[in-house]
Amino acid sequence: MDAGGELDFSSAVVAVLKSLRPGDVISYGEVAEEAGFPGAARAVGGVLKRVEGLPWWRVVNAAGRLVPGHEVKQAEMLSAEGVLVQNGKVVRR
DNA sequence: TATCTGACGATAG
DNA sequence: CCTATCGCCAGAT
Repeated sequence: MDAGGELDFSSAVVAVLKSLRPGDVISYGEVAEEAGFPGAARAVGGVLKRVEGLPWWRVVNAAGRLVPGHEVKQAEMLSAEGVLVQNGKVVRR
């Protein structure tokens, strides 16, 4: 049975996000690579934006910049999990 | 099936 | 530091 083919990508991305743990941060490119779709960073953003129930706040861009339009909330979630955020950017230590 | 879009990445100015 | 452009991919219409 063909259970909705496009689930391959979205499901893989969701699996990676679910594997993340509180206090962990990852970039879109890293998610795509871990999911098995290197270079599909943009598609990852699409899944996080459309699919709900995902820890989108743990995903930032390659520059460590927070998501535009959700910087405040994301910084709040990350800092609440122990992630250090400065000037809208994630600081890994 | 074709076309446009976008919570990206990197480079250039 | 910011904006603009090109290349990349999957999803939506």
